[in-house]
Amino acid sequence: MTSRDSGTRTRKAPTERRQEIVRAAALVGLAEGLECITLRRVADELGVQPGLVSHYFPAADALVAEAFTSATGAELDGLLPEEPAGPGHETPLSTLRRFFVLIASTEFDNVSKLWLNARHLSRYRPVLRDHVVEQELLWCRRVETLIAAGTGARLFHCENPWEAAVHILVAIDGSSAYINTSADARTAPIADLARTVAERELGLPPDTLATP
Amino acid sequence: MTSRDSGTRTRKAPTERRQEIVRAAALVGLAEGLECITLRRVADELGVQPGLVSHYFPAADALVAEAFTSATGAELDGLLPEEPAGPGHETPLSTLRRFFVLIASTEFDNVSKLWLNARHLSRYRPVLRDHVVEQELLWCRRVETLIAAGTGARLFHCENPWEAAVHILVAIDGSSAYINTSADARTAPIADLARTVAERELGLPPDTLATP
DNA sequence: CCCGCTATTGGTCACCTGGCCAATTGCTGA
DNA sequence: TCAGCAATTGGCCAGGTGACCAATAGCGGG
Repeated sequence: MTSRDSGTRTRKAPTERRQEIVRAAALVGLAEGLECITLRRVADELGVQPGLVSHYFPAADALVAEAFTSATGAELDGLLPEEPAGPGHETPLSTLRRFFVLIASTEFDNVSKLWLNARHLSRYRPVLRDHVVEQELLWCRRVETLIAAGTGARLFHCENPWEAAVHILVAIDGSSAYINTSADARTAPIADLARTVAERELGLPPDTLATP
Repeated sequence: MTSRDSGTRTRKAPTERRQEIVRAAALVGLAEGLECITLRRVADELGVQPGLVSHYFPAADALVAEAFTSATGAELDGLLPEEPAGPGHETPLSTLRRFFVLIASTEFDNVSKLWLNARHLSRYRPVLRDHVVEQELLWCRRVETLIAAGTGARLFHCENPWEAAVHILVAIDGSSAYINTSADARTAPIADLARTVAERELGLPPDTLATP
């Protein structure tokens, strides 16, 4: 409910408050869109005055950009953990399988919308643009690393992991481009497109990466 | 210069004036983005009062939607003419080659931006959404028809023209998703991706659809 | 313990948007 | 020709935005 707490003025450590603001902005951006990240909206979310947000982010552009990075960064860590580090044995194949399961779930819809949102808004906001480019490279590198690991372990074959990663991400981004406009006639042929592309790029038999 | 013509009040036939407004709006949307299509902006473009635009389009949403349809419709006719009808002999193969040449040129960049723009904005504007869905289906059907024609003429082979059309368009839309955020490291692997996908979908040898 | 630094308030400002409307003026059909 | 209708004007409004700033109040260091 984001209680109003009218009158109570709580003072927090700058770094903590700043992080709090970015997080709130990221949630707004993820749920309602990046253009809904306004000083007043974020302030309301935190039960705080707009001037405070303005104090930490003199230019609203910077807040939008940081919110985007925060949201997509967290999402990427959930999809493809940097350190396999998991307790159970995790192979690049199983990681890849989980990846495609996750991006196919409806939970990923908001993330698709966010990417679409950010890529368009980058046309007008240079600061956001830089963050988007950075995240695009980050996602791509993460996929590339995974492919390289799988290739090294002879789990599949791939001449050029970077190129394969780019191709897979194009398939994903292409498929999710219709997230706001999906027409029934197109959904079927698109459903497993990204996974299929991945299997071809990695020389895997069809459905190898499908959910078991 | 869009001269002001202050004072001169020219009265035009409603349908003509309406078309004029949509065209001006389409140009603004194509060049600067759909969110720049405002009553005042379009009115300025025509050297006319905002109230006039407001008169023909009581809701600004409708103008934006029609402007989008106008722009993409004209573009599609330029890329894939409905009637081959050309003077010289035009085969589905040559039409396809020209298509990939055109969408690879920088002239197509604004169209890519427009699609990205519209797909995002559809999240908030139902009227625009309907128009975008309609145009997506239109583009897809046009490609499907071309594939069916080529298959019928034994120029190439394709089990399911609709599915192939969808896949090709996903490749195109995926590639152009980065139009506002392109990073050098990604451009190379993406350059000919859509064309390559098309060649595979149609069972054509590599580079068959490349520019001669 | 209390003083000073600064996080936070609460308001103002100019700007832009879409929607609205009465008045005016140009065209057209009778 | 001329009356009437509709196209067009030119202004208004409320609501939302980012940016800015003086005053206040909480907290940590002396």
